[in-house]
Amino acid sequence: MPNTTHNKAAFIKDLLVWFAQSHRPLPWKDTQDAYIIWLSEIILQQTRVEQGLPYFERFRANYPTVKHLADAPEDEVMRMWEGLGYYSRARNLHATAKLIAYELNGEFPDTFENIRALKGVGDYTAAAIASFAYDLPHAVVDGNVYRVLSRYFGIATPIDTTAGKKQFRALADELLHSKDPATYNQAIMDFGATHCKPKQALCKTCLMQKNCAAFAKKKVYDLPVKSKKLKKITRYFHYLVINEGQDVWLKKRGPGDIWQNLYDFGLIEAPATLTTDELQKTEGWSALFKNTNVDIKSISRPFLQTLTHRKIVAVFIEMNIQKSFQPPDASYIKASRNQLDQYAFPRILNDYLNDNTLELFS
DNA sequence: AACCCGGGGGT
DNA sequence: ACCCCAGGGTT
Repeated sequence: MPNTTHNKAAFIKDLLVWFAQSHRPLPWKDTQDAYIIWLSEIILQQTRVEQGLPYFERFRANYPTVKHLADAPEDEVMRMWEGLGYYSRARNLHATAKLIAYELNGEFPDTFENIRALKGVGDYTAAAIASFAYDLPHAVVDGNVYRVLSRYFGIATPIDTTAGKKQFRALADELLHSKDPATYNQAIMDFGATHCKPKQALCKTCLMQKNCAAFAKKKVYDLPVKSKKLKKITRYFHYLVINEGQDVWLKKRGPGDIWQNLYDFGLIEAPATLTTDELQKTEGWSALFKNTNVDIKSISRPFLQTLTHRKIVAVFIEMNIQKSFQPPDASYIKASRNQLDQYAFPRILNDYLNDNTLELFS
């Protein structure tokens, strides 16, 4: 690794100059309310600012204090999070709000260690809250920081390894402007997000260009380095849309799989898409409809959803049932078909429910 | 260390 | 089709 001692002071100086001229106003930057800062940081995990912004405004308006959030019903919180993804964030947010409101006397933790101990708060989020809410000297290391530092200092260590994380963490700690850690943290993330972008980096107009190792070696788009590639597995879902008069049976999803605490329908998963004949021979089918007569109305086209490391293929089998359905466990609930907006669904269910070419629940 | 957890937007 | 996003948790 090249000796970068000289460049470190220039990096900090130029970064703060850039920030003073070019930072973007964000609605969670006008406060030092730790609750509001925490809320914004959880929403922004693996989420673009533009995507998270309306969710932030909605949460802040509905839950202006941590107690409002703590006292909200879980289904309501999940519904407000619907569509944002990574739903463990919403579950941890709600659990942590209860903890703060009722175990910590409504007072948000004010040390790095105590913030870091909260559910859903890792190294990045703890450093962000500690610096933004309390001016504590902790450097953030997020995707922006990896990109900016790897390029400027020409570091090709893969960022998704233990050694890489350690190296970038150490550099970030060295660079932290301890007099004003909040401004420094905000500056490096803003710079990465709007100037030193993954693609179409604005090198041409960059005042850091003169000292940027990647620019000098024409390696801007080779950094940062990631070593791991993920494999995508396809899963085949067969959703059983069980209608009983004006009601339809929903199922609350449990732990150990995607979409925990969201709602869907009775589900039979198979290694491939099955015909209705094949479906009725599965164990899942007989377990669900032991002594019940089922009248299959129709089977939908395949709906597709791509997740980070899964591809979901789902077909929806609409059926009427004569006698009352006997659910095998308490995760099944009967819901009125015109009150489905009370439930948070995965995107692929909303795609199905909102497909006007289908005749649902006829 | 490897894997899991979403959905949107850009290229 | 692939990458990235103000990452964190579990095994």
